[in-house]
Amino acid sequence: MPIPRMFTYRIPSSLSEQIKIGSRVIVQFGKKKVLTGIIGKVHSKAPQAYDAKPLLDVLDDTPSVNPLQIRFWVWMAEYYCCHIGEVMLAALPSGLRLSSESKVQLNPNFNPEESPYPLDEREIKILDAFENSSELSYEDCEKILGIKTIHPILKSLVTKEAILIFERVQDKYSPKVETRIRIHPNIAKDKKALEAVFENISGKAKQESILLKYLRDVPVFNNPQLNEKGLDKASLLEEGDSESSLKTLIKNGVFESYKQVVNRIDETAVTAGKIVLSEKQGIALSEIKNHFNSFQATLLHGITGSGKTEIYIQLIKEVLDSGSQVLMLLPEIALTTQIVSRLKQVFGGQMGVYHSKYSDNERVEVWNGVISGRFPFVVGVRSSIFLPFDSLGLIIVDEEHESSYKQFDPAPRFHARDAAVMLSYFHQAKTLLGSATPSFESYHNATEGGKYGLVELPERYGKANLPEFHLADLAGDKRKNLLKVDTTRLMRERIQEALDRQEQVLIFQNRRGYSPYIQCEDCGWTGQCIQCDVSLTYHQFSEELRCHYCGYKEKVPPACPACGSSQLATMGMGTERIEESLSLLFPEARIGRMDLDTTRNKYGYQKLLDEFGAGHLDILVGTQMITKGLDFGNVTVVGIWDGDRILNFPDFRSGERAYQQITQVAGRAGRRETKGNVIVQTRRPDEAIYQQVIKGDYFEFYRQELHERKKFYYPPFVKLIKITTRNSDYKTAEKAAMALHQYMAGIAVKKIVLGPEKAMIGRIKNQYQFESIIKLDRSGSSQSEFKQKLGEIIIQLNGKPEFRSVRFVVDVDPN
DNA sequence: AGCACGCCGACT
DNA sequence: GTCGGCGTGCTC
Repeated sequence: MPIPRMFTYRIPSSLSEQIKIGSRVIVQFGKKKVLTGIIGKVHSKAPQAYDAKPLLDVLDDTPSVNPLQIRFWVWMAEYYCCHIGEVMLAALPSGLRLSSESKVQLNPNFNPEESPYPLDEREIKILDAFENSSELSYEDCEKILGIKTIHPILKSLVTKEAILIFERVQDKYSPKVETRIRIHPNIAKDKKALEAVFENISGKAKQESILLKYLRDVPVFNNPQLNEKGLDKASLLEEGDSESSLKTLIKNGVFESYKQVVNRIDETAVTAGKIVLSEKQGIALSEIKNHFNSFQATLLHGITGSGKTEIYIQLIKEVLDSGSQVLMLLPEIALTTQIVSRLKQVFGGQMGVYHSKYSDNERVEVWNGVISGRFPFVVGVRSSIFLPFDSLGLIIVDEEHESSYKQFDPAPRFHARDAAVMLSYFHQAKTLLGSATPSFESYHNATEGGKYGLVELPERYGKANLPEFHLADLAGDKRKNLLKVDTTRLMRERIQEALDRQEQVLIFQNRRGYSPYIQCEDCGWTGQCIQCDVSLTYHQFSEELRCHYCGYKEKVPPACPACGSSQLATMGMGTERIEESLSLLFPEARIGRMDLDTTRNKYGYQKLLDEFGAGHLDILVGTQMITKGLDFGNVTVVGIWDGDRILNFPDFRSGERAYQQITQVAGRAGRRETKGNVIVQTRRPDEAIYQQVIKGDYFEFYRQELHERKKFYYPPFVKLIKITTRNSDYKTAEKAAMALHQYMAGIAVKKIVLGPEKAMIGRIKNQYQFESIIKLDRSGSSQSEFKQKLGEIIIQLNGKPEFRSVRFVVDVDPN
């Protein structure tokens, strides 16, 4: 529960033996709720103000959470200004949390004929429902009556002694069970019996086909032992054979079925992939190890294609051999597919994978695998820093500059890279940060800051060449009338050349949908979201206008709702529209699109990648998803549709982000022998940042940008905290934000308080929002003092009647 | 967060 | 008079 404090429970003497810090327990919380808790502390001070309730039960023999983790949670709650309950919620896979759901059952002593209480129609309806099932959930009762508020009715039934309400606690984790099919042992051993079976079913084509398929996969004749394990039912039936014909075979004693618990995570054997490091990589590796002697963290700055992965693998091997655990963080699942399969070849079954598209049960298996020692090595996304490691030796944060390491919503709003550095400190372990375009914070820490070691890897690995950059001038082409469906001549020519050579093309545009908005050409009307202050994005595919902030959608109006004109024009380019434009320009090319809309389901992403990798697509249009980790040798042209869009973000980090993003996308080109081409379409080809990206001079870019950061007090020179004040009433939100500002100004710590200002998007989901930015001195003590005071102020403000419903969202180190 | 409780408007 | 919506306070 997102509650500020820990709660004290009494330990019944019957359970006292089993109490260990980190064990899961079942407790009563509130009048009827039953929840899972984690023991955070054991003490003997009886609370004065209330009578502690007893623990109901202890769930774990060995704790699910270790003391280091609890220490880590406490640190995170303090540093990121949130409640420890919120950290716990993020940390524990929900499969480890028990749920209690209130259920209703018939009172066994109840006799409708003798009952002194009259029952109304609804009550009778509920009681009738017990004819079919012995227990009902609240939800069931809601459905039966078709109303939402069923509690008064149930309460009345309880007082009339007709029903009982009880709690059922259920462990959510369930192991995966597979149904397997094998030929009945009596027949398998006996050739004649099997022949007889064939005679019996001759003419019954469906049954015959199943039996033949089984014998094809499991040659029982040559090797009767093979029959023992049988065949997984799902794969036996996957070629369209029906379940009922199999059932008949089982009924007639030809097959038998049995159940088996299987691992969700496949365990492939270790194929000893030998890693040979180049001379440069070898030097980098020994530098890293040297730095680890004096620094807790080291930054590996290696350009795309310089072979960081091989260095990681070598290092991971060494740490695992020394008996310690290793965690490797990747920014997104997107990246994991290619790197993970690479790592799997080397580490096989001792490697666990953890990411957001895993189901709860799969997560629990990884969690337990870490505790049991089955997975000494885990690769995962940011949430894997919460896994129950007890002796980490190394944490690797790949692509450490990636903004997806920062959790934005809900709390805890932590940065996985920074948290990883802290976690490895708790474990007395080392952290390796890797990136082609390091974040300013990390680079600063590794240079002037003197906190991290720094290892540079400035050359591409093997024969791979650096791509060649070209700026395509959108404005110039427009003047000379060279634009065709918003494409510059240079872009068209390069794409055509690649297609002629049977090579592949990637096009990047950081905007999904068809076009960012539609506008009436007569009166200037644009579609706005009814709940947020943003314009609606036009999605051609579904003929809808959608809000990317709250998910609101509506059908495209046939005419302008304001003036009735039919001249509605689509403005700007999204991935959908680019896909369409390209198919007009290159009608013979096979074009794919990769964005949130085409990769929603679990395998959508993988399917597109496989298709592209197999060469079934010539051009792939996509959002940021395509910028990360894709390594396809046949891609020789990378187009950045609108370079200015990346640059124009109103934020102190826009330059850094643009440099990173363009470099990252460009890195997808020419990963093998062929030289790649990168075309950036822009209206401002003179912009300095383009020149710096082209030269690949990260240091020069860093130096100039850093100068600006220093001048205007931005990270890495100060710590930022952003506070968003949110309320459904504009005036209240504004007043609360002002009040907060006043209070914060009164805190006696060296800082600058900016704002409050109306947020860039002033309203989301009908909540008005204001933002304040605090720039804090970097020293640790003043930081924690400020955060503590801030917490008190927020509690105080929420205590005032007029601000009771105001939400204050604190974001430490915002992106 | 999630739930019970209490207040109040709308409708029978 | 009651149903059902919505705001508030509390959870060891």
